[in-house]
Amino acid sequence: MVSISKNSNNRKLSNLSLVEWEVAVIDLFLNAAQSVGLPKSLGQIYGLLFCRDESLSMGEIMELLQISKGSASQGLRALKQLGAVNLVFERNDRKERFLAEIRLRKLVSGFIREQGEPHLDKGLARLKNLGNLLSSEEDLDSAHRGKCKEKILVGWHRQMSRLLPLVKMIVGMSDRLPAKNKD
Amino acid sequence: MVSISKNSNNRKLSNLSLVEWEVAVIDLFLNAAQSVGLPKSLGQIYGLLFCRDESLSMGEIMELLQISKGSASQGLRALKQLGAVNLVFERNDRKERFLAEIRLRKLVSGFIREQGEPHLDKGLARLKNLGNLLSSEEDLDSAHRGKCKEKILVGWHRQMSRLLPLVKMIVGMSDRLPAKNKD
DNA sequence: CAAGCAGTTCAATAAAACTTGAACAATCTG
DNA sequence: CAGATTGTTCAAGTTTTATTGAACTGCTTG
Repeated sequence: MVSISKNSNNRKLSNLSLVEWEVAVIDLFLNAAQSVGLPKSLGQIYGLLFCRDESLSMGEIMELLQISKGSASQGLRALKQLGAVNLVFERNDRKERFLAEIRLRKLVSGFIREQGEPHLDKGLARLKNLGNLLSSEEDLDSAHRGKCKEKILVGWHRQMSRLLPLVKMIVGMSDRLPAKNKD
Repeated sequence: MVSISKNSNNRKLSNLSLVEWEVAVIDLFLNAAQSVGLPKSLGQIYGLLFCRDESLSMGEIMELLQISKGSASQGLRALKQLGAVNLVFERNDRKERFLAEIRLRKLVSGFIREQGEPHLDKGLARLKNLGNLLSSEEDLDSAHRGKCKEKILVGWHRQMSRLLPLVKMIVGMSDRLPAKNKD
C-alpha cells in the first residue's frame, strides 16, 4: 500500500517537518497577510514556500502546515493570481510543484493589480453613479453642495490612480539596485 | 420632556435626514473603508461628515445613520485617532461636534501612522526574534538557509519603511498644487 | 475501463470581526 | 444633591469571512 521504494520523492527528511525558525517565518507571513487583508492560510503557504529552496507539492504543503485540501487548493490559486508563486513541472510527475516568488517588485505589482486596481475601478463606477444622482437633484443648495463634494472625490480618485504606478516604480527600483540580485 | 422651544439646535430640517446623493456617498465611504481594512461604521460616519458642511454631534450621527451609541462612540474615537475628523466646540453646549477633515494629505498620513507604522514595528520585532532563533540553530545547512531568508526579509522591511514617508510626500505634494486650496 | 491520483468545488461549520445596548462615569443644572 | 445630559465600556449577540472535508471532474495507467 504505502510505496517507499518505488517512490522517487525521497527528498531530504527535513523537508517533511518544520524547524523552529521556519515556524517563526511562517507565522511572520501569516501576520503580514492579515495586516494587508489577505487570508491567513495564504500567508502561511507563502511563508512556507519562502523558507524552502526546493519546490513543494500541494500534498507536502498540506502535510507541513496541517491544513485541509480545500484551504491549500484555494490558497495556492490565490497565490498564483497574485504572481506570488511560480509553478514547476517535473517530468514523469503529474503533480504541480510550487516555488515562492521572492522579487518584491513582482509581489507588490501583483498585489496592486489584484487588490488595489479593482477597488479603484469600483470607486470610479460609484463616482459615475453619484454624478447621475446629482444631475437629478432638485434642491439647488443640496445639488451645489453635492457637486463640490463630487469634485473632491474625483480629485482623490485621480491622485490614488497615479499613486499606484508610482509605488510599483519605487519598489521596482530599489529591488534591482542595492546589491545585484539574480533575476 | 421633549424640549423644542428651549433647544437652540434648530438647524435646517434637511440636516435631520439624508438625501439620495448623501446615501450614495456614505455607501461609497463604507465600501472604501472596508477595502482598506477599517470597520464599516467608521466609513459611514466619515462619509456622512464628508457630505455635510455643518458640524454634527454624536446624537445626530446616530440618528442619521441609524447606528448604536456604541458604534458611534467607537467609530468617532477611531476617526479622531486617524485625524480624519476635527472637533468643534460651541459655547453653551456641552456636546462635542464633528467636522470631516478633507485634506487627503492629512487622511493619508493619519492612516499610515495608525495602520502602516504599527505593522512595520511589529514586523521588526518579529525579525529580531527570528535572528535569535537562527543564532541557536544547530543544523548548519538549515542555519545558512535561514540566514539567507532573513537577509531578504530585512531588505524588504527596509524598503517598506522607506516607502511610507515617500507616499506621504507624494500625496502631500499634489494635495497642494492642482488648484490653490485653502490651508 | 476500473482504479488510483491530483486537484477543484461548495455546503456546512468554525473562527474572527463588528455591532448593540445596558450599565457606568463624568458633568452640568435647577 | 436629584435628575438630566453626554459620552465610554464591554459582554453578549449578530454578521461576515475563512476553513474544512466529502463529493466531484479529469487524467493516467495497468
